Formats: sequence, structure tokens, C-alpha cells
Amino acid sequence: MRSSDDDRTTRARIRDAAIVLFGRDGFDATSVRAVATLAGVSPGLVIHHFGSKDGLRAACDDYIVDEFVGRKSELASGRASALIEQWLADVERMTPLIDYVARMLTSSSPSADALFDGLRTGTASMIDEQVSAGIMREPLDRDVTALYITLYGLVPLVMQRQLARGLGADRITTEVIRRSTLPILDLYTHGLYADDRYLVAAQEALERSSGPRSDKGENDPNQDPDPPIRRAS
Amino acid sequence: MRSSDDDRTTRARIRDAAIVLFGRDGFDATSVRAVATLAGVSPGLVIHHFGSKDGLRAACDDYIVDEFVGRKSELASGRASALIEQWLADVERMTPLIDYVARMLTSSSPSADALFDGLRTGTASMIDEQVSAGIMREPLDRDVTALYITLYGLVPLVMQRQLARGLGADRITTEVIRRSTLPILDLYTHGLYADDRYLVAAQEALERSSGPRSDKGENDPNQDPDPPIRRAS
DNA sequence: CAAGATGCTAAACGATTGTTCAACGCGTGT
DNA sequence: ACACGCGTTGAACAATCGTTTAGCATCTTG
Repeated sequence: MRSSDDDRTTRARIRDAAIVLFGRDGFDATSVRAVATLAGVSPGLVIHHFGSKDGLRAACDDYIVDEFVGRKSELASGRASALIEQWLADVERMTPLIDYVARMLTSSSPSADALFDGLRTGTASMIDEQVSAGIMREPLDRDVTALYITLYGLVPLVMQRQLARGLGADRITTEVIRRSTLPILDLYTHGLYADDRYLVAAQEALERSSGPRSDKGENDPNQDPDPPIRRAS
Repeated sequence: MRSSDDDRTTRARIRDAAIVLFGRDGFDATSVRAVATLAGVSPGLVIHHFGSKDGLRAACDDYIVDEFVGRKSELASGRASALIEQWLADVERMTPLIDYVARMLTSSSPSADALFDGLRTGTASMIDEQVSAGIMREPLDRDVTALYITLYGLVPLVMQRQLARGLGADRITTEVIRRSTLPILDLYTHGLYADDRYLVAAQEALERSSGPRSDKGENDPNQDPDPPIRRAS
């Protein structure tokens, strides 16, 4: 109930400034002084509020996690991708958050692991729902499929630069998302291959090499997630 | 033709040490002294050979690019994913390279752009071949599909930690790749949905909102690359 | 009004950073 | 034998880093 200074509390201003800079330039490339300047405070105050630079990072991580995943209701009740939809809906405003989350997911922090696990279980339960509703066919392996669907859903965040560049934009815009929607939905609906010759070939190859499984699998020809071409001609 | 000292030239030893550390810890978190120590030389020699730390990074980038994309023959002649297959075939030895490439792709450097463009055009020509060979059906949008197939193929590199964790491993191993092969091939063969209701719904929604296209697209409900559920109940 | 806690700043500290510089060893050519 | 260029080192540089400290202002509490 305190008199709202300008906008929000000083501690929150520092945290938000840190999220912007950590997301844009990375944690190591961002100095405490830069955060302090952007927040309009002195460097010492940053340490006073968060103990250390790592403490500031931890506070940012926690904030991100329970601001966007702590909405357990939306998340656990089916829709992991709904979250990402919301983020991408008004990209302009969410850009700092998106950048920060993207950096989290490619780093190795417990917070990033928790965030990803939340998204993954959400996607898994969504798949369960849709399969039992008859909307989705039964995948070959529900767990692994849910894992990859989650990973693929995060591609627009983690590799946003290459995605935007590939579509002739300089950053993720609503136009980029618009142009992506149908091709991806087409891929998820009809698949990519005309028949299942690659699938059965890989199945046979894996079964053939699963018995005498040497720990160095340099001789089994099909361990690739992408189409093996290897035609006999 | 020079007498092979121990292994390779000093300049190459420094470059390889830098690739290991840049890939493992990141560019900003790696000091010139750390590179020098790992290479067994003095810090001054690193600068003497590469001019500056940024020069060292540029040399590493160039080396990576034309070591793995400069094989234009393999790449341009169809198989972008063949490259990634090779990398993942003996993961253990390629780990430093994989880490470095993963960091490149999520950074914003011209070298990373060149590398990605090479992979993308390779994937695109592979799709062209397979479509005209009747192996692959005609995608809804060849260019955008090729872009996303390329991005998806890089997921095991860029998000290797979450992928490995999701499969109960602590790093990318041949076992992780083996367990991934069939589910992904299944997804690319049969798709995910039982019918095309989402696809046509998204098509109609996009056509409906494409006319009075406001620059803030906050009201069009379907801009998501992931399945919109939005059922009326 | 006195007293103490709180938010905050300015200045400074030691450590580490990227980089420079003078010097040394050592083959090679003259 | 002498000079020179090249690869290399170790010490030193200024700059910047995260963090500490002393102190000021403001507000609350008794």
C-alpha cells in the first residue's frame, strides 16, 4: 500500500533491468554497473538488495520461473504450448522475457531445468488428452514424442535469430509467426514422407543391431533423427 | 612438411584449446589466460598469433565453418542432415565441436549466419530431391518447411542438455540418439494429428484475418506454431 | 523530540581482465 | 662468425570487474 514511486518498487526495477540486459547481452557480458545504470540506481544498491551478482541472477531466474510457469493451473492442466502462444502473441512487449528464457534454456541451471520440466509435463498431459479425445493418433513413443514436441516448440525462442533471418525479418514478429503457422501445422498433420519406408528401414536396422550392442556404435547405419537417404543406386 | 612437433602446430593447439573452452564455458567466461594454460603457452603468445581475443574467436569461427560447412560437396549436394549424423555418430570425440557450434548458433555472429545458411540450403535441396523422387510428399511451403526442418535438426545440438535430461542421461550419448530415432521418424512419417481439422481451422482463421491486417495482431486467435486447442466446451 | 532502522550513494579496494613490451633462444642465410 | 627474423616468455600496464565500507538522508517507532 506504499505510495507508488514512479512505477514499481526499486528492487523490482533492478530485477527488470537485469532481465533486460541478461537477456540481451548475456549474464557474463552484463556488469553490475550496467544494471544499476539502467535501473537508475548506484551499483552498491544492487548488491545491497541481492547480495551478489549471482544472487541477482537467481532472483531473476525465480521470478521468470514462477511468473510464467508458476501459473501451474494453465500449465499442468494441459497446455504448455498455450504459454508459448501467449508469449509470441505480443512479441514486442515480451521480448526481454523471451530473450531471457532462451538464454536460460541453453544454459545449465537448476531453474532452467525446472522450467523445462514444467513445460514438458504440460506437453505430455496435452498429448494424453488429445490422444484419448481422438484428435491425435497414438505416437510411437509418447514420452519421447512429448519431449521432442516440447523442444520443437521452444525453437522459436532459442533460435529466434536464425528463424527470423530465414524468413527475411530481423527479429521475431507476428508476421514471422503467421508465416510459420500453416507449414508447421501441415508437418504435424501430414508428416513429411510419402510412405513409411524409412521408418520400417530404421526399425529393422535398430532391431538388427540391438542384440550385440557394442558400446561404440560406429557400425549401425541408422542412428540419425533426420532422414537417412542411403539408397542403393 | 614440417617436423611434427608433438601433434600439430602451436597456432592450431591454441585454436583447439580455445574451441574447447569457448564451447564449454562460453566466450565471455573464458579468459585468454585459460586458453593459454590449456594450450601450454603464455598469454602473450595467444595475442601474438591472433591479434586479440576477438581475433581468436574469429579464427575459431572460420575454422569451424569451413571445416564442417566448407565441405561444400557433401553439403550442397543434398545432405545437410548427413553432416549432423556424422557429428552425432561419434559424439564423444566431437563434443567440443558440438558445444562450440551450439553456442555459435544461439549467438549473433556473421559466421553463425553463414553456417546456418549452408545447412538450410542443403536441407532445401534435399527436400527438392526427395519430393521429385516421390519419397517425400509436397510440403505446404517448401521454403518454410526446409527452414524448420533445419532448425529441428539442430535441436539435439543447441538444447542437448534438456534433451539428455529428458531421456535420463547426463549428456548426449549414442543411446540418446538411438532412442530418438524412431519417434522422430514416426513423427515425420505419420504426423501427429488424426485428421486435418486444426490445419483447415488455422487456414480459415488466417484467411479471415489477412484482409484487415492490423499491425498489432492481438485479435487473431491462431498464430501459434503449436496446436491450438480452443474447444468450445 | 530522540533513536534506530532502512534505502541509498560515493568512493575505494583487491582481483582479474585484455593487451603491450622488452628481452631471450634459436635456427637460417650470408 | 654474424646478423636477422621468428616463436616465445614473463613482467607489467591500464581498465574494468564484483564487492565493501562509511556515511547521508528519510522514515518509522517509542
